[in-house]
Amino acid sequence: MVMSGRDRPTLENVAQRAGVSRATASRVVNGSTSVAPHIRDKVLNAVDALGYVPNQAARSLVTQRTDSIALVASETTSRVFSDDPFFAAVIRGVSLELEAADKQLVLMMVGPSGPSHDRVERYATGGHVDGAIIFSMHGADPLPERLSRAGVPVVCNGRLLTQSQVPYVDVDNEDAARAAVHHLLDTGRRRVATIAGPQDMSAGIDRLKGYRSAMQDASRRSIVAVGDFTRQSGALAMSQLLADDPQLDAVFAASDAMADGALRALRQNGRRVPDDVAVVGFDDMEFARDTEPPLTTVRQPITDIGRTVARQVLRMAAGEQIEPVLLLPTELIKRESA
Amino acid sequence: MVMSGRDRPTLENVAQRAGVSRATASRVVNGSTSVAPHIRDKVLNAVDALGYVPNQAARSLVTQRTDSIALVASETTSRVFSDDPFFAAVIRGVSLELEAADKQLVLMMVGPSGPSHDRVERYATGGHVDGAIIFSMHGADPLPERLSRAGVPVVCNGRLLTQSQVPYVDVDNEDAARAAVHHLLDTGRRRVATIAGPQDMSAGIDRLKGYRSAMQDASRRSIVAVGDFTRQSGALAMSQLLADDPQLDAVFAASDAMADGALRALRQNGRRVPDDVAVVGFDDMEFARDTEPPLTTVRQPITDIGRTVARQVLRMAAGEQIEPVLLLPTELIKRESA
DNA sequence: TCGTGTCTTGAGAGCGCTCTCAGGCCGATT
DNA sequence: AATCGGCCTGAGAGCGCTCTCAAGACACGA
Repeated sequence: MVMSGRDRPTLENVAQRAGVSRATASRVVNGSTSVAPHIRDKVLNAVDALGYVPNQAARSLVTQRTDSIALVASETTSRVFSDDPFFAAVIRGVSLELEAADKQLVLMMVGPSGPSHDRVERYATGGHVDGAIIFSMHGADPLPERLSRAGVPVVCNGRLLTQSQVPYVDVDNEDAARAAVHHLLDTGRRRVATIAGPQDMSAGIDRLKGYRSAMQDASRRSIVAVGDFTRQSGALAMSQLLADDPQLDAVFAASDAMADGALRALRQNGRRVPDDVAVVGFDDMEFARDTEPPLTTVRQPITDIGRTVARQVLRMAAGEQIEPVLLLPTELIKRESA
Repeated sequence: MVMSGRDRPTLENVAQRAGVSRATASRVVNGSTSVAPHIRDKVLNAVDALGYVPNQAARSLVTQRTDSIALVASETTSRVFSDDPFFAAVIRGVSLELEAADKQLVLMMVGPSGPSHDRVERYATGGHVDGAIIFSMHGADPLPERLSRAGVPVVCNGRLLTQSQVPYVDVDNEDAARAAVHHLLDTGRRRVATIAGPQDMSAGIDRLKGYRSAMQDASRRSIVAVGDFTRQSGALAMSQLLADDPQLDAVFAASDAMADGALRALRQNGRRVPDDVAVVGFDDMEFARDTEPPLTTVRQPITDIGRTVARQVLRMAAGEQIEPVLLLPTELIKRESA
């Protein structure tokens, strides 16, 4: 057993050194206003001198709060561990917001199901965290609903595929996709294909829906291939599309990574971008500026999504009522690929 | 104040329902052997029936352990939030290992210095975690040493630039770089340049050192540009190198992302790879297979590094003596770019 | 002078758990 | 038959903190 930290000063020590009661010391440490200035100073000095840091466990025990929020990510999600920095950007936003609120971020990876799934559920419902953020869920994952039902404040990133009251933060994927496709049509493209995202995730489903609706509005036939948000799948899907319809003159990819893969496939098939085929991506990741040619894409504020989702769960944990759905704005960034 | 979880069953409730004392219930829950089988069963039934989950705060308070490990990452590190999935892969490894040990992962981002730096230090030394993993530190960061001195078990990913006893896990960057350069020289390349990583990080420094040493062994002059591990910096550095020495016929980039940027710059400058210029990267990220042409690169086992560093910190926290330096093997993956 | 109200401080209970220690039981040894 | 030793169980202290409640101090108006 490690003894390090065993001899950390307690509030009792601080109180003693400052010549006050433990209660008063506690008040100062927690920023209560009703403490005489000279006493407050004495306590603060003692805190400084002893290097006192409150024991979180003891505090949690009585306050019933843990000051930490779980961030649950599906380990198998391609976005999380592919060459897509989506994951990192979301975490960054969450982290920034939690830090500002002095909360801790407990990261939990969860496999497709099985033991780690239960583990997360037990942990979160076990009162170890004040709330949970769930992102990149696949299919009809029951976790959000279960946690929510167990009284844990939960906010998701992305619409749930189950009908459920769990609040979420997202962009309007359908609308954004529609805008992207309209841009292609407006610039004279006739045969617009799409490389859709995985159809067990709301982002994949809704972007495809937006594509379809825009195509329908323009009385055009849909040309669809499905990928999983990764570069490789994008390249593969692009090849399929070219085989299906060699005449296509535009493609909307549901992620920048897939768009990048598509660019490669197009190049290998001797198509020039944007001359022969226009390409629009989705995300506006950093590398979108550096593809050949630079990628026209739908920007979504990924870090902001992280911040917002964190803010919402904090509000929920504080007992506030929050908006069940919060959609952040997207923007079509026009570069050279379309 | 949220009341959720307020009425969670306590050990007392379990004990009562099972008709035993709290002490015995505790023994069962913690897997003590000296409990009669029929009593153990009664307790387990009660646990099940009530859905009992131990209160971590209460447990920590007495055991002085928190069962959680901090993962500290420098927020500004380009590797963490660029298009480089390095971050995600390390986290994945750490997460896998901690999960197996039933520990929690507390993620902390730290800015270049200032308040968030102090916050991490206070938090970690404040007994909130049983240990800390620090990775991607820049320059002579005092954090590892400080935490270590405060009695917190610390393991770093990557050699420290300060002289310090803090143990670390890494690959032999210098040696790996040397191998990469030797491969280029062995295949007949004469003018081998390098795109080095940031010179305030050990990975950047050591890989450059390896390059230099290999070049020296072959009595060749070094041709060096420095990047920051990102694609953009790689492209920029490549352009500089081409300007410096239009005759160069090979380049060793200290990361795959930079190598990818270099490939683009080479293409834009009309150089064929590998015919005119051979390119070797470092990391073997997933996308290295899909570059044009596929990238020859030094594979380092990133997820394994995460696992190992986690394992080490757990052993340290358990009071074991651990190896101060642990180097994992690398391997040169030959594809088409060199 | 006394009562009333306001504000600051201290005493102490108790959050849920672990762990020591002592007591009780039972079989084995003398 | 008496004693010993080993094993299991329960009682209870205490981890460090917050927060309620009451007491003390003081000012003010009656």
